[in-house]
Amino acid sequence: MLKEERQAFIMKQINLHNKVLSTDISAMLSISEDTVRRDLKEMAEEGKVLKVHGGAIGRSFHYPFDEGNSVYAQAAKKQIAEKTLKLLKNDMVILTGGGTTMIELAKAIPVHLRATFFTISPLVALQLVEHPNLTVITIGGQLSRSSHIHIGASVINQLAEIKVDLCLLGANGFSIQDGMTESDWEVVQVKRAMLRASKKMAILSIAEKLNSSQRMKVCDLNQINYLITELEPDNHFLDAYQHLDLELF
Amino acid sequence: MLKEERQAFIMKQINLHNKVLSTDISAMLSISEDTVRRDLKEMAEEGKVLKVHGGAIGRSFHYPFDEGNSVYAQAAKKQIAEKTLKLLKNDMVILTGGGTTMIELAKAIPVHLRATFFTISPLVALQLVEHPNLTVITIGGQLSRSSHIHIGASVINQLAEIKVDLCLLGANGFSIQDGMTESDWEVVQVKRAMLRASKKMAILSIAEKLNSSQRMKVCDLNQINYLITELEPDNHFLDAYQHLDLELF
DNA sequence: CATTTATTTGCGTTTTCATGCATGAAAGTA
DNA sequence: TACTTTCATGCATGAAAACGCAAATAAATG
Repeated sequence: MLKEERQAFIMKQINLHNKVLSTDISAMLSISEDTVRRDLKEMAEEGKVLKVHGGAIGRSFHYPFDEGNSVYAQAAKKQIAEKTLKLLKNDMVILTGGGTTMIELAKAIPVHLRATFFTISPLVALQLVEHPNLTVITIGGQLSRSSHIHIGASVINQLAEIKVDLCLLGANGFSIQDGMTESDWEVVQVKRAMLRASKKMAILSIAEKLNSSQRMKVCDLNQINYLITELEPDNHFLDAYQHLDLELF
Repeated sequence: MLKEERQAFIMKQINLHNKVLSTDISAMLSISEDTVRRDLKEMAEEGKVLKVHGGAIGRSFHYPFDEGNSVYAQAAKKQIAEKTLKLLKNDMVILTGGGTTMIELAKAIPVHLRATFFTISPLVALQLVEHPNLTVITIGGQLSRSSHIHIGASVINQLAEIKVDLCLLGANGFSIQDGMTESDWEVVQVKRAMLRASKKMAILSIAEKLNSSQRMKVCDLNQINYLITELEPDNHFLDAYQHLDLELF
């Protein structure tokens, strides 16, 4: 068997599965692992594949972190932000959580919107305050190292004293069975308090997070009024959410 | 399963949920926790994640700030920050204002310092929370567009309920005749409340601001315990402040 | 065609790597 | 403080890689 044939075969496997194991190729083509390794080495030197211990992975195999410092799935989050704008009206009082999606929303808000924003996220607050017609109020408290939002009893207390028109939250886990879920107990408490402080609740989440669950429950889906993803509302991926008592965007 | 696959999986989980537990990954992929821990360690060393006890968190939105941006008189402010460190002891409770000098201080704090920081500045809070041994509490309220600190009645109320060891403030105007002065009425109120909430008061100011006055008075100089500038304490420029009841740094 | 030369392949050996387990230390929690 | 969970470390084991060498194959040359 010719070398080029072999390498073409390997390439095909990589394109198909994004990776190959040296042992598998060896078995499939009945050649020694050495030969496979030599092939992979050659292909790696030509930049066709990325050799790793045990085999190789395709060059197209993008690590989720290859984007460096940029935000994961930022395009989708920008889309979500755009859709969310439809919910925002002048003179509304709005409460927001934190997270990268919310930051994108804060950036996307049109300059002419006149509204009051409460937020538990210092980053969102700083982004919002760049808009001339917004009143921005930070709900202060202990700043969580992991999520960069304010948590703790004082946050709960402050939230108990307000009632806003709309609450915008990112989701950590979101599924039909378990409702909205979180991995951090403190965050659960805060989100529940936010829920109580709001007339309407909107969840902003990339579709990838749907149908995933975390350890602790925040609320049932029937407490959610709007679900905003980057997908079209009639996308089949969202079928399971269609018949629920929530509006899809 | 290839190591790279595993790490990509972990990274994806972190991107989606901002946080992973070693035990969860171990269960999901049916591998030992040791392997997960080694992966996380490796990824942490490459700067892809931030390792915490029990798992890891994402690093996606740490430092959205001016890295290398032009801060006026930054060198001087760094000097001031360094000097201020002498005042900070373990287990202190400290209250800080905002401003670029305070940001420099927040950056300069040594990692081993264990203390509680209250702050009215979201930017300072975000900077402080990067330090593993600090508890950071934001005094929330309306976010001022011009100064990026929290102002208003709620801030005053919250400040009335605490008593801290040391208050660190930047100065707007500072002179023998007029004491500490400010140009913004709201900020004056907040600073006064901060004064009341603190046992000791330190002013951080570049020498350039000394001997200047603003329209509104915050307090007399005798209420100030420490004055920290980039100059040596025996610099002749500071002569006028030598005989006062405040310590120069 | 025969012979030389270069390339490729397989095999055995030695190194390196990946992984899990055991132990004691460290950190977090009640 | 005592208790539990998590971490770090060394070690053992098995898998994979690198290396050298020799056989096999292909290519080149007279």
